[in-house]
Amino acid sequence: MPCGGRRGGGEANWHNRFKGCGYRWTMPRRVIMDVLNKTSKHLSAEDIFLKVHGVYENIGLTTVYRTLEILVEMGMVTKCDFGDGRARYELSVSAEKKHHHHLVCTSCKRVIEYTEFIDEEVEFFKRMEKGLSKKYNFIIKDHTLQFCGICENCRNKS
Amino acid sequence: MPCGGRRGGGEANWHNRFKGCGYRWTMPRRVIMDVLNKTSKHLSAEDIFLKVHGVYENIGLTTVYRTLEILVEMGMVTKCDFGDGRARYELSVSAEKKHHHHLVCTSCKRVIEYTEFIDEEVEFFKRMEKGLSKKYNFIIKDHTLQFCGICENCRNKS
DNA sequence: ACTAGTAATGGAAACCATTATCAATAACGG
DNA sequence: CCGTTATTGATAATGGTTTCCATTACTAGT
Repeated sequence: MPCGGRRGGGEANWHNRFKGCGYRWTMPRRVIMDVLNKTSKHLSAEDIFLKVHGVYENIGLTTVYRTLEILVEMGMVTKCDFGDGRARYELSVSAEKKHHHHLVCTSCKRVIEYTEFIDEEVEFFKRMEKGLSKKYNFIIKDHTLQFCGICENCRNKS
Repeated sequence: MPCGGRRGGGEANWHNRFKGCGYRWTMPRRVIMDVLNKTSKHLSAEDIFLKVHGVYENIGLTTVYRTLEILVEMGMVTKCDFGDGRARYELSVSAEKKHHHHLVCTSCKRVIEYTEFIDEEVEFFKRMEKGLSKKYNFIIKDHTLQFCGICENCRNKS
């Protein structure tokens, strides 16, 4: 995250974040942000590409990838790997989205978001990050936690 | 993990794990297990392929991938994604390997293993898993925790 | 041991998400 | 409004991982 700035949604603020990092606020970027903000799903680059097309006809898949890369670098988007061979993206912070983690079914690839234990967890991780950061002289920017296993549906099938 | 069985290293035990899951205990699998057991690094499929060649000439990359897939499914190997575009593998349990997690440098992709806070963490996760498992009727088999950021070297460079 | 049945193997080709290339275009400060 | 320069998008290339399929080698039953 090479640049700070206030967090939160809203187009004006996104604009500022981009500008603050030396990036231009272009139509494709605007539309991509809008798509990300309007969904609560974990979209792949292609998902986003397709959704964006409904709003703005002439946009390339390449631009989607490039914009996502920037967003991840700025810390505005989280890139996830659920083991289905493609990366998935979600807005890190949005009006409706709390800090959460994932349960991933290794059989059907379904993803469940949960927010249980989050308060305890945040406190625990804060402590960990402090300790690790000091010991390894490492600047911690983010963490990933996910549980994998078998979901209800798949369990009942077999 | 479709099959249980006693954990721990040793060729006899690996043999039993394979047999117990209905798999044959073949030369390529034996050599791959040996390579995994002798390293403490996070090897890519190609790394393993190359190392295996030193011991057993005629082995295909395909076989390496297939064996790793089985090992992951059996829970004997952990597949990691450190964001460098290829999967990395490590034995989940070995004589020298403790339960641990990773710090990943997003700049140089270096990976630091740490075991700090593990006791607290194991206890915390056990509680979480119990709660989540019950609420979502989800069989939790494994978890992934990793912190990403900037390592000491990369911080000093810029 | 021998043999049939079946899993496992490996080389080559296919797959497919992601990146690089590059000429055309659009944002933005002055 | 203009010139500079980042951004864009179509296409081609990349490269890790899978699929295919004929051959090989375990394994259980005799």
